[in-house]
Amino acid sequence: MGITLKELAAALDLSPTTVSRALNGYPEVNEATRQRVQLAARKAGYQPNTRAKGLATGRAHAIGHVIPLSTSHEIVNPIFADFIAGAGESYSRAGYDMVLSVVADDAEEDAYRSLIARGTVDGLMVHAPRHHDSRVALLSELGCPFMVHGRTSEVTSPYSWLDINNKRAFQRATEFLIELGHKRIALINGLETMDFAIRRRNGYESAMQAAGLALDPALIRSAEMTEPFGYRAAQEMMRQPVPPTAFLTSSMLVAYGLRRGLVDLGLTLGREVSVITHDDDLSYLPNGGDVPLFTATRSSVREAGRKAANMLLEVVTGRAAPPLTCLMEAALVVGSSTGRLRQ
Amino acid sequence: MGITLKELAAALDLSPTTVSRALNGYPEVNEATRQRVQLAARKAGYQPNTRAKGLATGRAHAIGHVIPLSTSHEIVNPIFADFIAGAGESYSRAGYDMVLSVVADDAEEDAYRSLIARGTVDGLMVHAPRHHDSRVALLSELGCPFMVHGRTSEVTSPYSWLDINNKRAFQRATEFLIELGHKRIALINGLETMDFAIRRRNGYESAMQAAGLALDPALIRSAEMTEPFGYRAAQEMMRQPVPPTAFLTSSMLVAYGLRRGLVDLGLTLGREVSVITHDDDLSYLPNGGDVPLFTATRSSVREAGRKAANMLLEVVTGRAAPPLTCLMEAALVVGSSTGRLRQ
DNA sequence: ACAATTTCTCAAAACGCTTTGGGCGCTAAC
DNA sequence: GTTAGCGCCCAAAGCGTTTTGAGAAATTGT
Repeated sequence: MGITLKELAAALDLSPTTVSRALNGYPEVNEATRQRVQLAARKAGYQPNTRAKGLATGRAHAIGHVIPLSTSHEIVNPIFADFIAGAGESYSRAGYDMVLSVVADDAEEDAYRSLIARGTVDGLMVHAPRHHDSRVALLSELGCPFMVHGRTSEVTSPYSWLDINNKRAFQRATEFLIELGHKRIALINGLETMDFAIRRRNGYESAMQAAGLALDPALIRSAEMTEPFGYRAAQEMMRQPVPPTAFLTSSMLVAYGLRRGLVDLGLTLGREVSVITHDDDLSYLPNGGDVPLFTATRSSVREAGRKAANMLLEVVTGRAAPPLTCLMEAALVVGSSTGRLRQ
Repeated sequence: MGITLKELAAALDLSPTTVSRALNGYPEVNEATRQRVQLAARKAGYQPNTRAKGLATGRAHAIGHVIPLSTSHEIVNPIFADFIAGAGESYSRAGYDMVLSVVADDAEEDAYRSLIARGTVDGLMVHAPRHHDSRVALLSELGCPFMVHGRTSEVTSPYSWLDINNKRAFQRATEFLIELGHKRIALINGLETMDFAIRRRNGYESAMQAAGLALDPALIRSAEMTEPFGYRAAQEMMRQPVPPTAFLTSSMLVAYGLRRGLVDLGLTLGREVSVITHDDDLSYLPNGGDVPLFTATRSSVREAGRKAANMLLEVVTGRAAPPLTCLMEAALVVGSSTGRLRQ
């Protein structure tokens, strides 16, 4: 708690009004006084009290992020750290605070209600939307500006979102494998309660069907995206009577596991078996160095965070009217984990 | 923004004073009226405005976390997500908000100053302390309650912290390897600007020296903890004239990379070469299933988050006087990545 | 039955800021 | 030389709470 506006004003022998105006760039104050005020403020380390300012202006200058923690499988989405980092950059630049609420998903709606009712935030970011997600309807009804990182289905009302083109990315990746001669392509997906996973599966299925290839349920698997899951998937699938010759997966971590499972079986990636992964470009999960290890559909989640936050700020400050949407395309980067099918 | 206290009072035909007291559990209000007020408040979905409450009480009911983003190598610490999740649990339980500030590390001090001066938070959590870290001195001087996740050296004044016994963990792990007959043990450490990395190195070195083993600089390496780093370390070290027979590393991700590097060279973990890793028990980086894959020094960072937050709340609410400290021991769990040295 | 308590309730001030609605002293205009 | 206009500044109200200091009503004591 530093110095107060009143104190600063007293020290300058000015009224609080004038000091406030001088600092907030209002025109009706003499340029000389403004300089004097600004200098004094800087020297005294004066920063306006957030709460008082918020009370007076009716705005919190803060954005809320609610991080759902699945009650059944308590996994924190690894995406989250980089997205937050990106969003945080945008908020600081704009002078906004970020308030985080980590809650079990059965208490999630209350968390949103509370954040809004208490006036703690001016806007909300919705993370990890499920395929059927009631949060969008709830927030629309509550009338608080919000932005979804991803999308959700079966929502009638328009809403703001930023998503990557998951379907297209996985469609292209599948086509790429098909062009290399692969016919039995496995999909090791994330949890299919999540919207992004459904879209990825759709992309995979369209490409397969367009190429006249059968969809074998034995080649599709979905679970929480971890390394051991990838390992098990590889091991089990390769022991099938007619094993896949290529894998498509949703995360670097799963790809690590796949690679280990395949290598354990004496297979070489890019030769006997191909792997394409989605790469969120997480700072702590680099896909090799300059030249990518895995062939991947890549899209920076950090950048997504930056963009989504900026869009939300546009809405919150009234510079743009919702709904704002942004569909980012993922790049298909070719690494050494894919190769032409060999008999 | 929901209903206001004044409105609620008017609807009940009571004064704001009485309503406030009824809701906050003050004794000087009739039990019958209290019931009436509470019911009405619940029905109207009344929640006190955070800012107004804060202004009146002089407390923000919020804790700040400043996440440093190294300007040189922009890696978000993967630890961070689970720690935040744990801390978040504690805060919600106590009715506190968490405000996050993601800043480049050259703007970090300003972030702390600002959070405090603007009265946005009642307390601060310090992440990822460096070996020499000016933040502790700064915060002590600013007089805001704070808690460090980890420790820092060469600080004269006492401060509150929660840390795991990094030195002891790595000492025990090294001893364990020595008992298995290993003499050439490599340390693949995190960045040694970080305090935890120094302590781990100390633990390793004490155990080596106590056993009369030479410290070979060629067997020690430190960098950002990623999978590719582990891979390179394994490959390069095993190509040395006298390669190590065991590895000790600071992170699951590095361990993944080590394993790949070693397996690529035709070595089997737990047979030709041993690996012990530190396992932060991150939800998305499980060390196998029920039976651990890697032998590891394990300590849940999620749990650390919960504890650290609770301790900070004790200080902030005045229930305890700083400094509060907590040293958690890591468990040494035995997996299949270690084995007796064979000639 | 009257004073002394105790119970319950309220009006008003305070928290630190922004914003509204003047007001004072100049200069420009007629 | 009055009026109008402008530039600069201020007092006071208001934001939604909590908290202080009192007061009315009900209860107790004698």
